[in-house]
Amino acid sequence: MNNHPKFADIILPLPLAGVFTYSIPGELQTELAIGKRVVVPLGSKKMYTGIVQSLHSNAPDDYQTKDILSCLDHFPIINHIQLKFWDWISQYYQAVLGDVYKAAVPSGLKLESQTKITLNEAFMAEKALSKSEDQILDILGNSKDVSIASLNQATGLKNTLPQIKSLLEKGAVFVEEQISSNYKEKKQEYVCLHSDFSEEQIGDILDGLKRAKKQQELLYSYLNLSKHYFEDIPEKVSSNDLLQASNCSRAILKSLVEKNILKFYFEKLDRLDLSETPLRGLKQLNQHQEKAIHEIRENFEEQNCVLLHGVTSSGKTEIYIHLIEEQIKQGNQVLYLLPEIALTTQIINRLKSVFGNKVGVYHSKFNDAERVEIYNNVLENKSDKAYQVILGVRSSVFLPFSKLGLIIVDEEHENTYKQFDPSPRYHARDAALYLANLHGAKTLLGTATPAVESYYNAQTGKYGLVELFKRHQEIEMPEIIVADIKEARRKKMMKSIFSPELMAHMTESLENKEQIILFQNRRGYAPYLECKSCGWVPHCPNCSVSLTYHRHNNLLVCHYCGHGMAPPNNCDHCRSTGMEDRGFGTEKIEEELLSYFPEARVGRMDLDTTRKKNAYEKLIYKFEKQELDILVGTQMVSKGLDFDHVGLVGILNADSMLNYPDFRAYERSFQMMAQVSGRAGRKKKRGKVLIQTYTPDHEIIKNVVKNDYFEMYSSQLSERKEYIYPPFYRLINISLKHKNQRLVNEAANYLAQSLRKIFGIRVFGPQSPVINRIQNSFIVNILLKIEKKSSPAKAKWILNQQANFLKEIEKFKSIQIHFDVDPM
DNA sequence: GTGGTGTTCTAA
DNA sequence: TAGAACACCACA
Repeated sequence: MNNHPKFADIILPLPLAGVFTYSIPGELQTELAIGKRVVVPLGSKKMYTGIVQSLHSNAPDDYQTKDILSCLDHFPIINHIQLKFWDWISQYYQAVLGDVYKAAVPSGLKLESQTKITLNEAFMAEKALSKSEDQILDILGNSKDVSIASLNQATGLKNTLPQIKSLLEKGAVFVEEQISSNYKEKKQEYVCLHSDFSEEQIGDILDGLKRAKKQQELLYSYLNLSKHYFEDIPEKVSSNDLLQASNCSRAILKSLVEKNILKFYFEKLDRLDLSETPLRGLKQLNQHQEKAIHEIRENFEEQNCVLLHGVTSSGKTEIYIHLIEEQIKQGNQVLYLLPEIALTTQIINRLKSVFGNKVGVYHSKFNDAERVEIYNNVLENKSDKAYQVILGVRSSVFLPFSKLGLIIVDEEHENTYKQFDPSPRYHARDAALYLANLHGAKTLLGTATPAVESYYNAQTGKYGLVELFKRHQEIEMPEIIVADIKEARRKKMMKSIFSPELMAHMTESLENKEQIILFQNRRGYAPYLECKSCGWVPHCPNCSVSLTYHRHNNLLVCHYCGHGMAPPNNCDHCRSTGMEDRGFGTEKIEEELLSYFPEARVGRMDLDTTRKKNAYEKLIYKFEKQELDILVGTQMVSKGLDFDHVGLVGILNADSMLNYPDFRAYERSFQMMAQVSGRAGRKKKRGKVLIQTYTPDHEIIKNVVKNDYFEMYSSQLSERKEYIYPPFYRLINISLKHKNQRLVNEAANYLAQSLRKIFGIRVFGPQSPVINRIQNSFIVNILLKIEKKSSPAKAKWILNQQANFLKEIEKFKSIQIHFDVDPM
């Protein structure tokens, strides 16, 4: 007997509660360790890559364990801090561990299982085989191993499993579960001289190529590019570069290789750009920044988290850079969180110019191979080529940091930090605070318009607070003009969606060669189509929303489930042919602009135009280089972008944000308008912001005009207190889902009632959300508001218990229930 | 019976 | 989550 652990608890990438216990075969006993990946069988044929969560020797008594098949790692790929972090996420946000694992690890590290079948060459049939069995053997005879999926395809049968099973029993074939990795290193092909020719020899070779002019040329280009006889170590020449420089085809290069004059070699290529950028040192901070950074340092002595409230263009990034520099010097890692990929473009350049290849970027537009590379880089944390600074979106909190010193959460008020679908529904800002805690690191939240919750935490001393109200480089705060579109409509002075004020300012800006940003929070062409005679509006067949018309592909699209259909020629109701588009999406605004300002160069930035990997960068680059005069966009344009030549910002419809039925609608409208306004302004001239609204007297609009964050904050705070909302209460949304509307309502009523018996008036609802049907399932919500000081863990425990009670009732057992902790 | 389809259960 | 098991129905 040895005292190696006999069993391992494994986290599987499935939405299942808990871990699964497997037995450890002898040969793996010394190899296994917590945090390593293992391959385990589940069910009759599936295999998964799981993570070892713990090792022990307690045999489970109610089931037979299966063996772990293999261990994939020499070193753990998940460290202890991460496992603790996963636990916290799973507890706090009520997600199963498997979901956390799926979210945390790039899928290239979670290998895929594929069953492969091989022919048994020695097999002799005793009895006649069936037709399809023969067919399968034929196919296997031709190729070495074939997956079941491709067998199905080749035979034209829907499912070859029964045949394979019978062939297996007869001993005709073998099944081999093969784990294949999706991740392949990218290799670059290089060219060099076949052997160390002396200068004389190379002269002879060139002479010998007299009759092959192209080959001679190519060799000359190679010698030029590599500087072979000029430098001690010749430069690396990739085949691509060589072919381009010499303007030759690959065939010519190949013939030189065949003549043993040149040869190919390969090198692993880091997908991530590690090229040295010229380092530009730190910029000198101005006195206000200097004061702020001093205060931040002071606050960090006592506090783990500091909120930096600095107006737009106050130079927060420069402060971050100075703080990052300090951490790097101490050999610590830094995580710099941004709300979305969009923002990385501008900031990455600034960070790279200071920290060069110590900066890594992590976001969802990277393909999986790139993500694996970053993950491994952070994991290995090799002193010479490690990314010490990671710039990333919310999922970067899951990277395998070992020595975090500082987390910066930029634009901390952004709601894109909250993940909604799929689970885990975590908030990256709040998760970052916990993560920092685990590492003993500090957290800096930065924004021009703090979330009410964060500012409250700062006011009550939970966070340190540092404020910075001076814009750098003498940029003045913009002038904000409110245009009353109700009045303009009445007087029939609107030009489509543009008020006379906006038209006038746009004309002026274009004449002055100043750029314009127009903001409309609605993508597509028209929010909906409407029948002129009866008012019928086409709706999504799966969800309870109207379909948005997209002109460029002439489709009606559902923005919830992605359902698309051709717009109907006739009204479904009255059969009349008068379908008309209503409202304005970014696409239509772009079109209207061109009719009013035919010379203007207009660009559009929304989900539809930035789907491709570099589309966003290209748009921003074009706008920066003033190749565009007007940029129309959704909220994407509001987020922390800095342009130097924007004279005018137009908010086309402020009311759509204000009227949104959510307790955060006012706060968010203020943040949005204040952020968009921040884009206006140039070095020497005061920028203008024009807000179009039906309600010019609205308090939030007034707050925006006065740029008065505090008034917005205090009025919101008292409202939150009165109507029991965060930051005074913690919210948990319980969402019930089912295809049958009657049933889901009944279940929700039942659950709400039983919750009321425990939580009393803290239970709200059940309530149907505005969009109460998504992908054919009806949704009902129950909202639980619990006091900040009471234990959230206990409340969640009771919630789970009650949800389980509900599921025990026969008719309710197919109801789907999920929790959203701190919903947005 | 049998084949097709939809629903529920279970995995270690 | 995916597959296996089951339940149900229509049809011969």
